[in-house]
Amino acid sequence: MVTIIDVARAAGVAPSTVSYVLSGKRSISPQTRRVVEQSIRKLGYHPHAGARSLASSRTNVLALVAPLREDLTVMDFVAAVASAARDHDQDLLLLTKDEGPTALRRVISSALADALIVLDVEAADTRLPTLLSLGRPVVLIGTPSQPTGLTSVDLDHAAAAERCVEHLADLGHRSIGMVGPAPAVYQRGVNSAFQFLRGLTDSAQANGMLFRARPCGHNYDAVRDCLDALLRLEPTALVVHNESALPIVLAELHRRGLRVPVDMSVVAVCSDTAATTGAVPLTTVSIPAAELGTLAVEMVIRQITGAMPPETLLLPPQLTPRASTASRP
Amino acid sequence: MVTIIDVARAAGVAPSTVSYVLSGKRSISPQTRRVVEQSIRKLGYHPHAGARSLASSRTNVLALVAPLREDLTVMDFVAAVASAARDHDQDLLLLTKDEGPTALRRVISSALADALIVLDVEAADTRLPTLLSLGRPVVLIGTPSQPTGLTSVDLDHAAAAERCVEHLADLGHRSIGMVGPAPAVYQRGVNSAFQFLRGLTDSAQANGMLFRARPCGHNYDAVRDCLDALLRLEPTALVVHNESALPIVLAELHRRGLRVPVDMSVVAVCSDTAATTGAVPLTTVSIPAAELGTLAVEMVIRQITGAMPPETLLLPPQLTPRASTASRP
DNA sequence: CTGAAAGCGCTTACAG
DNA sequence: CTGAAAGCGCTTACAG
Repeated sequence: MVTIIDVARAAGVAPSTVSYVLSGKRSISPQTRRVVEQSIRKLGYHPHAGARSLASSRTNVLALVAPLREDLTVMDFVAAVASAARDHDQDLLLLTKDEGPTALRRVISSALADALIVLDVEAADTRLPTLLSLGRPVVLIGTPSQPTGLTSVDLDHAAAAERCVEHLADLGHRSIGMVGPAPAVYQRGVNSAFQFLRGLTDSAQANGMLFRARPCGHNYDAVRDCLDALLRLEPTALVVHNESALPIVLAELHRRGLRVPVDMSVVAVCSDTAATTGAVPLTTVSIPAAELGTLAVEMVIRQITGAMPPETLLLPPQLTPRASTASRP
Repeated sequence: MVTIIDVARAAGVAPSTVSYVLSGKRSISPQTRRVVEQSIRKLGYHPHAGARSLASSRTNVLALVAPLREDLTVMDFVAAVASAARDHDQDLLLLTKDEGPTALRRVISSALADALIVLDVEAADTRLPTLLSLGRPVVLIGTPSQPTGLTSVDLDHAAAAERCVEHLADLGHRSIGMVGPAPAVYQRGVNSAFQFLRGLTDSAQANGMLFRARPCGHNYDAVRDCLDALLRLEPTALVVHNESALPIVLAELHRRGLRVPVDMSVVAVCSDTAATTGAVPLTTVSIPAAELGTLAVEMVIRQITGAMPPETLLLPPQLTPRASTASRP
């Protein structure tokens, strides 16, 4: 293995000088810098991460705690965080959600990572107390129920729901149905689900609309039952807050002879990919996974480099009108 | 931070004894073990990963190089590798495919990880020479074109294709079409795509069947064009080797009034989740992501703990008949 | 069965 | 602008 001593010898300087060239923590004469950098390149030197972390108590590793289920949105988040981490010269340690609080403590206590980014935070997340007690930089993607003393970023789900209703109200719709997340999502206490539902309920009421919502599993039978229930109100528009069920919903509407958007307008909350994949491009409020992931990394790094007070950042929703919504039939 | 010295002091033993209790590398008297383990628990001691790696030249970290695109199968692989890694007390560093060969070298040279697991290996993958030159444990998930001197695991895609054809032949089908992966997949030189196509072509021919294959993007227009082309041969069965296009294909068949399986049998290569999500449960050859991920971790760990000659492992395909295939109409 | 000590490869005050 | 040296927290021969 090539060490800093090898580089120093090759460059005719002290090891500490090589270290300072690498870290930029003190000024180096141009010549010295040149010859050191040359040696580094020639020898293919890479500082030993463990030695560095031991000496500096910094790992330059971020730990991402992700729920590894089959879900395109999760993938989007992971990709966004990975790419943002790299932009900040950080490596990424991947933990799964089911490893629980112990794993979080272990990773921090054993100095495997400097900070944590936690996806899929639930209303009364059992990991919250642990996270707080770590006294380390943490950013949550998602919103816990009450202020926790931890920094978090999320889409403003209530506002997202409002935007959906406003859009449909503008088009003259008076009765709307909502295909919600799976029952399990509500049971897990995913706050965004409640906030979205609340936002939808409130603004439907404010707009004097008929409104009914149903949770919906992502398999055919669940979708059929859900639509059976919703269609009883004879809605002219559907808000789908369930990306996995989305293709099934569209297929089932089709099967029932309901044309989108002629007979039924559809607004979906999903990734842009899912929105533009089917026969009819969908009007959506998209989940800004890339933006949220990038933000999370930036906030956690700001915490690493200097203490920051905890803050909660809610991104305003963006509704993109596409072909799946039209004026009330 | 709690160090091994704190634990040793609390337990009234030497630091080395604590180390040996932890590693099990020499026999310890039951009393000593007990008191040390108590101190460890009481103090909440976690060995410093960097110090450990520096002293032992082992990190207990595996690096996973994954293509972070929106793809459920990729998610399955990542989840499987993460879970298997944890079962072997290894942590997981996540690298993205687009970081290229330099990142691989960096991660190994800087002792951030002991070994690499590489997903989505292509026929003439530019990372192969780097990977080989690392002289470190590496397991590829996927198959490079020619023996590379590296260990790899994959589904036997040619055999998978054969199984599809046999199944359809048994049902009396004489003309089949294949909805292939996106053109980009062939352009990237993903070997499994070629092997599957070759397997399908060969065994269709061997069975005296009419056969036509088309690559297919995963958006509505691409699927429509693809089906237009395929249906000209009046196939009675379709093999879909494109999980992302699958829901669109099914929707489009429906739109054309082709009932599955009455008018058209469908065999898909996809995850079991995707198979059982729609109105008609699909006959599939499933991609054994969990099994491949677990195997990859086991093989790489066997390489870490003792030199292993490179080997190539191809898992036999498993066809699960469901409701989407029936006898020729 | 256990301890004392060298050494892993860095960073960073300290000194000039 | 640069160097010599202590120290980070472990593991592992060496010794008994």
